[in-house]
Amino acid sequence: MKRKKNTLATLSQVARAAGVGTTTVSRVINGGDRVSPETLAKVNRAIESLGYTPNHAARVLKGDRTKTIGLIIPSIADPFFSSCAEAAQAVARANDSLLIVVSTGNDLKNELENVNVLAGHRVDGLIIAAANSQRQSLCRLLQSLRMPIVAIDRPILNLNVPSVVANNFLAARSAVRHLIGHGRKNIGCLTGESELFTIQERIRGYRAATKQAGLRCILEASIHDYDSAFRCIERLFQSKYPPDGLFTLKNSTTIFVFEVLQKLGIRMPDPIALLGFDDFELASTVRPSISVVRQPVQDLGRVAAELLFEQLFKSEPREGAGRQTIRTLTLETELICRRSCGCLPSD
Amino acid sequence: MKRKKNTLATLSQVARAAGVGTTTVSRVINGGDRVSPETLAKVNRAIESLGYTPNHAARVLKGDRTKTIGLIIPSIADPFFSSCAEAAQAVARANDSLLIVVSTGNDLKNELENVNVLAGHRVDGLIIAAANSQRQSLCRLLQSLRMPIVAIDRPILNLNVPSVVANNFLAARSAVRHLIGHGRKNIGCLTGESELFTIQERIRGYRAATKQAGLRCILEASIHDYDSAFRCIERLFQSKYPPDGLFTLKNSTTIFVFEVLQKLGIRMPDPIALLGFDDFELASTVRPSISVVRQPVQDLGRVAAELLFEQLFKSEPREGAGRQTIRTLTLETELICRRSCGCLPSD
DNA sequence: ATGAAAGCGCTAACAC
DNA sequence: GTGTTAGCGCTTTCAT
Repeated sequence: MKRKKNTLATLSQVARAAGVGTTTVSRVINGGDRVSPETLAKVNRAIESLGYTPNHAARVLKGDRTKTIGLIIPSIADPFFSSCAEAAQAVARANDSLLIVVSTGNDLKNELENVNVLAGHRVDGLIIAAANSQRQSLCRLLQSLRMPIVAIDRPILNLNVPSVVANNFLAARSAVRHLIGHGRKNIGCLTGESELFTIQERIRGYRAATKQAGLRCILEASIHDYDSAFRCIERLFQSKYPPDGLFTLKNSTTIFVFEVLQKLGIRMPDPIALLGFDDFELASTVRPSISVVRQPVQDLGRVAAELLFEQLFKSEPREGAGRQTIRTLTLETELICRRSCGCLPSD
Repeated sequence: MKRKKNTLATLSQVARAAGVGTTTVSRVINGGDRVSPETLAKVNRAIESLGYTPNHAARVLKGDRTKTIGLIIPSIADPFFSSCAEAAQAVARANDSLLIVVSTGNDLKNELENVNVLAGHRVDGLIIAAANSQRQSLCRLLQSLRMPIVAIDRPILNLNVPSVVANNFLAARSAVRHLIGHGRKNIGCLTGESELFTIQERIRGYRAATKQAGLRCILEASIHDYDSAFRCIERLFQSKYPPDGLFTLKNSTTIFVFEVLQKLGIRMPDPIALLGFDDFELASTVRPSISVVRQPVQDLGRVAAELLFEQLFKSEPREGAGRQTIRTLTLETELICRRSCGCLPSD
């Protein structure tokens, strides 16, 4: 009676119950090769009646794959990342693996801690959207893991890992060009947190487009809520060159700006054309419907996971292979034209 | 040179490097009690230089808690469940545990499989929003796990597990009463998938309110997309008693119905008052803004996790305790009045 | 076709 | 304070 109570059945209990050796049971739960039909039946019966499930930890301890991969993202509740996670999980499942998702709140300390937790679980590989992807501490830690890593949405520049990102630069540039094509001469670019790689790329795209067209660059990066959006837009409209077009670099900004414009009674697309980065469910439902740049969100998650498993599978014979060139997969975006940019008749 | 290449450092390697025994290292990584300062420093140096992280699997194998809990939900990408997950993860972290989220797509087979996967990982406990919470197969499986389980959003009626749910019945009843208070005499109730526990409760609430007020019961449960919503609303308006109020039981239905009403040029709140179940980010942004019943989404996840850990902590001395009465925590909802129901001036 | 036994990395008695 | 050692549940040679 020294047995820990409350504990699930073990392989050797199954073996005893079935009157066979542990090896045989092991064979059965691993496909049942080299086992006679009768033995197989016996063992299966024992497994069934004891409600046996192999202990993953013990298998892991034997040193093979853990069949577990980690995904580190800023937030699970963020639709962008949760969609990525869902897609990645599907790929993991298809590869007989479990995806463990952890969120960091864009905080470096959490990030390091989470990496360590996943390392402790000996995940086979890691997908990461790093809060600040350039931190030395993070890079060193990731490097020391010696496991396949894929960066998603935000490349890790000073580390030799492949990344999967949307083509933020091109997307932004062509979005702004689109507004220019609608005859806009004073296009403002609005956003929050401008430290993020993605946002910076979009800003770069905005700059490229306006510069090439010889337009003023009106950049406001301080929009964190409705109030800051309100103040910002008020200010813009009182300035010497009030905007006739607005390019918002992220979902929440788009929404805040839209709300403010509505509140102020400023109509879209005239006098203001609005174009947002990132699509969202109700962009087509609001009036006017909002034109957006759509990222291939699901694809980001899927491709990142696929890339990871690819590395995983070929990582065995890696001694011989020369240092792989770093791959960055850039996924193309899509411009969804609705009413707020002036493409569709204004209802 | 028999060492598996590519493998992370082990405790005994650290011990050797530091010139101490394994116990000492173990003590250090578990808080460093009963270790002299010098030894501690030595060991920590060794840990640092080897980039050592304790192998979780080995710890688990020793038989204690895995410090891991599972969350089974229909979809990670669904904002409702991802918010629950985020909140639950915070609680898990606070209890020094890892939350593993898996999604089932509301499919029983996936569900069973996922339960088995988590069982294999020997999670300490489980939070589950079951696709069909009444399935025998699921109940049997869960029962056989012998671990603390908490149901979320959808109670598991024929199993002795506590559940955390919003008060769907009361919420729906008072929502409908609210419409009645606005003078509505013909209130339609629209939804998709009516098998879900939550939806059924909401229907019950709708029935109770209309019955008590002596109103007709107009129930349409076949709205799965824009088109079905369109057909349904067209039909309702051609009927003998066209509705003057609409109560939509889930997010997507609310949105489809809103889109259709807009398309048909039917204004809100007159001639049609609209009230939806579940809040969403843009409900306040669309015109007219949509009145909704708001569930305490975060709380659901948080409370469920808290309840689970509570069970976990008191589960040791459980031989003596009589069979605990099943607890169902019912969280109250909130009616958010915007314009679509007629509460605010119609702008 | 089947089993005995070693060992994966760690913790917890139990010695010293 | 510190080290020795016996397992935890499983896979995997190596015999039979």
